[in-house]
Amino acid sequence: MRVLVVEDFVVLARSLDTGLRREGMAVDLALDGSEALERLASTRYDVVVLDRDLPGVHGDEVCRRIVAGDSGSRVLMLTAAGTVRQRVDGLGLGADDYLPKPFDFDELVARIRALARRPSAALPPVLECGDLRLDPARRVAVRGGNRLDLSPKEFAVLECLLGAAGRPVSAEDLLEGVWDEAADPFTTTVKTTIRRLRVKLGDPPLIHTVREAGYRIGVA
Amino acid sequence: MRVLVVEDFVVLARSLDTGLRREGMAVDLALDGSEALERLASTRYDVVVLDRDLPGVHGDEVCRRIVAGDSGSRVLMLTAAGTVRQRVDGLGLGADDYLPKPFDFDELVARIRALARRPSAALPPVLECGDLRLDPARRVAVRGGNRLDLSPKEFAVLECLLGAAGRPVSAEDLLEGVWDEAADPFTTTVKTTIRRLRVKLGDPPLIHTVREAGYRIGVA
DNA sequence: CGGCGGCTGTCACCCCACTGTCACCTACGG
DNA sequence: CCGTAGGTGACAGTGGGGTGACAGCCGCCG
Repeated sequence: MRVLVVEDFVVLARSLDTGLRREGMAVDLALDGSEALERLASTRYDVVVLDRDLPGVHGDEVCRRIVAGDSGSRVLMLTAAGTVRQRVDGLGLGADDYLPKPFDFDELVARIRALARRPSAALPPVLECGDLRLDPARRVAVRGGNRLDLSPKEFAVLECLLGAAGRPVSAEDLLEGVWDEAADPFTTTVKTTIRRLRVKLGDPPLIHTVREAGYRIGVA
Repeated sequence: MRVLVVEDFVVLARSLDTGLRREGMAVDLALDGSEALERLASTRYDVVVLDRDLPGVHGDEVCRRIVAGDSGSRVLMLTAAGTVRQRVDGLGLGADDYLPKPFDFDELVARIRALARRPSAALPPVLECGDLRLDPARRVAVRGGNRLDLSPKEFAVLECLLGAAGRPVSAEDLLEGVWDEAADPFTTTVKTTIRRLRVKLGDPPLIHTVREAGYRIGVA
């Protein structure tokens, strides 16, 4: 199991290094954000243990890039002050788990193991079309390396379209699949959601209209 | 499994050729982009292994055309420098997978197999005639590598004609099949739709008139 | 508690692709 | 040479779909 530890506080970094090695993991160290990104570009890691407060490139940014880069690595965030609020923030960035400092070393090990056991979400790139990738499990959508900020409904609609793999999906199908069964057949909400999605997806357009048949996702 | 290898470096091309044949694949070679496009026009391949740096027509361009051509082939791009960024670029063109040189031959084989296993979204091209292909499920019509932009009625009429497999279809049949039953028997709309279809299909003509009997689709 | 901001859904409105009709032309067959 | 079937070009109405603005809802935060 390959683990990358990103931690600027040298004492803690070294102790994690030796501790995790003793647990049988292959550990690399990065002392700041840019070093972390370098290593990530050349090596595959199962888990990245990421301090949130980093000099230079901030931990949040590193996390964003890891998720966007689709390397398949799981991210475990370490943070100083551990309010629930921040925990949510961290997960919102695409981190897979979150551990407030100070933490118990055994707990860290347990969580790393748990993450590594997870069916590596990125191995089958889940759903993709052109440069758009979407991970339903993590609720993360990325286009061209940039994380998309989608609302729940938008995400669900996009998931439906991608699931159809190039076949057009009618407004009725979307209503049924995304909204609950009590769907007003005359609602215009699908139109609107599609429009908002198109704006967020940007250029070149990926969602195409098939008159009388619905919407189809595809590069051309 | 049919594989097309597009690679200008002859030594590598030959070695891929023999190696993949040994794995039980049917392999064709193309030494540059234009040769690749020629072969793709005449033969269906499950997977195209495509070197990105090609003399003449660049690999990116070939990739674009394959995707646009809707042949159902999967594309595996080979490239020299393999940063994450470029990987994204490659996928953005519609490639299905990406392998940086130098690569391990076994990995190449594994990836080709994985691609071929994917539910090739276009597996049943369903209806075709000459260089015209029409996929009712995806609502896509392609002629000679170019997507056709058909209106719903035009698409439906074409579907009817192709379904008849070369037998002539009368205007009455079309009225019944495409328009709903409340069809004015004296309408001239079929004539018009056929005309518009002919224009969009281009040359050589595929829709032929059988006097007193209707319209027939066929290469001759 | 009250204001704020994001998410949803509705509405009114616009636009143009699609469709059908008509008047006219052409081609073919007898 | 005529009659009829089919082809052509132009035109108008329609409705499917896009757009922008707005209002209710809710969670968050001061």
